[in-house]
Amino acid sequence: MAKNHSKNNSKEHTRDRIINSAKRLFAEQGYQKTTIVDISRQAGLSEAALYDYFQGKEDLLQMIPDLWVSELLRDLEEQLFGIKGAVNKMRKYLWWYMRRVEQSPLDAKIVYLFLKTNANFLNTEVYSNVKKLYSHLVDIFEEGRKSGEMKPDLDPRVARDIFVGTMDHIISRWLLKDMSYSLFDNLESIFELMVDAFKANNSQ
Amino acid sequence: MAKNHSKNNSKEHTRDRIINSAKRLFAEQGYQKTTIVDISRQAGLSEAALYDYFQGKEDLLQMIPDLWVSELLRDLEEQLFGIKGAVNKMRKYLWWYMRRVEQSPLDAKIVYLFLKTNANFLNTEVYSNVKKLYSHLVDIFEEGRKSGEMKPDLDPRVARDIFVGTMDHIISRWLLKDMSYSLFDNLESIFELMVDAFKANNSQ
DNA sequence: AAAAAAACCCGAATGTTATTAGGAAAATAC
DNA sequence: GTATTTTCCTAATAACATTCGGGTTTTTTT
Repeated sequence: MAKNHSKNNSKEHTRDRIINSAKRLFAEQGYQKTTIVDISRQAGLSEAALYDYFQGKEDLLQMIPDLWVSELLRDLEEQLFGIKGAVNKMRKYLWWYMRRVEQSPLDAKIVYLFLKTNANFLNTEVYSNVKKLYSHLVDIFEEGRKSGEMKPDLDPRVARDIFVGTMDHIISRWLLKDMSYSLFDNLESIFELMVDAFKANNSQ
Repeated sequence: MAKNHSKNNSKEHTRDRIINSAKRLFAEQGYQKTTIVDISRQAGLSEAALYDYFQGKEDLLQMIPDLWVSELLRDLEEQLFGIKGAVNKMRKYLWWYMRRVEQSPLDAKIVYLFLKTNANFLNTEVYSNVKKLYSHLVDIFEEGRKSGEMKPDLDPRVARDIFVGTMDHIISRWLLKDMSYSLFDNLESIFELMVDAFKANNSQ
């Protein structure tokens, strides 16, 4: 059971080579325009060999976001640890996520542009992990409401919709425009406006 | 020049039949899983005949949003006509757009789920029309800033990002969840929060 | 209303691509 | 050093988009 070591390593190596080739090609040319031949050539294999590692093209596509998003989820808890206050957590969340997208534009491109098209996205590992990523936000807004930092009647799910929607929109455009500018342009003022929307109104 | 009448009509009829078949099938099964045979069968034609009306599958996909979005654009100006005040216009915009999506869920599904995947989306008629739809929002926020209804330092493009992002996010989820609830749930509170983000702060 | 032109339509190729079959070669186990 | 498993490849197979070449019907012309 705990035996094959170098074998596993080399296998992992080939698997990774395939995934990375696919990632680059999908992100560059899109899912449809990328052929299995393209991917296997790039990975230094025959087409047939690829099918020993993956069930098919769709499986391969799914694999990329699977890995990325579950890594994100692991990292998030780490990042929020020790931060005090809902607004501070919200800020950290935004900057953290933007940086992660900036660091993995290929993964992001596949998630944002090619994933939703695949029919049963809702029954996916990715979707369930994305929901978990979002649920942290709901917790943050709920905390803010309870602590008095944010509006007493703030609906945390509505706040999440605004936050996530804005974030996703900015990211989608950035990806479509081929990452030709910084994701962090205007981020500060976007953040401030969202805080204004959510925070307790001391005056009225 | 001004002759063929019944001819044009019947041709338009077949064209429309193809477009509507494609629309239904794309929205139901997705772009990839829908075959040309599916579409032409549904429209009562052979595959080959379909190519007399459209250049190919991608062209057919493009056609659907083309028609819908340019119709939207025409309607929008009508709808905003005579409304006074930036907040009122913003409200009208939101409710109008949501209703249009609710009324044409198939078009919306194709626009939101299958369009961005096609590589050169940026050079599309649709994209240019979507930009025009958005630019009306920028105008509205600019007006609000100038009139003092909204923050004096409000960046209209940032406000647009929040507005559009939130709207698109809500619509995307609704479409993914197969329109199983009302698009207008929570819309009022979403609107109020966004107004809070943009409006002039009389107190501070 | 016959001839010509145009519009509309189809069966049968063609070429591309994902996927599978069946087995060779290399590594590993015993 | 033989048996077994892993890794890989060449050669089918099958689904599909698209094109060819030519029909049939409808419209226009005269």
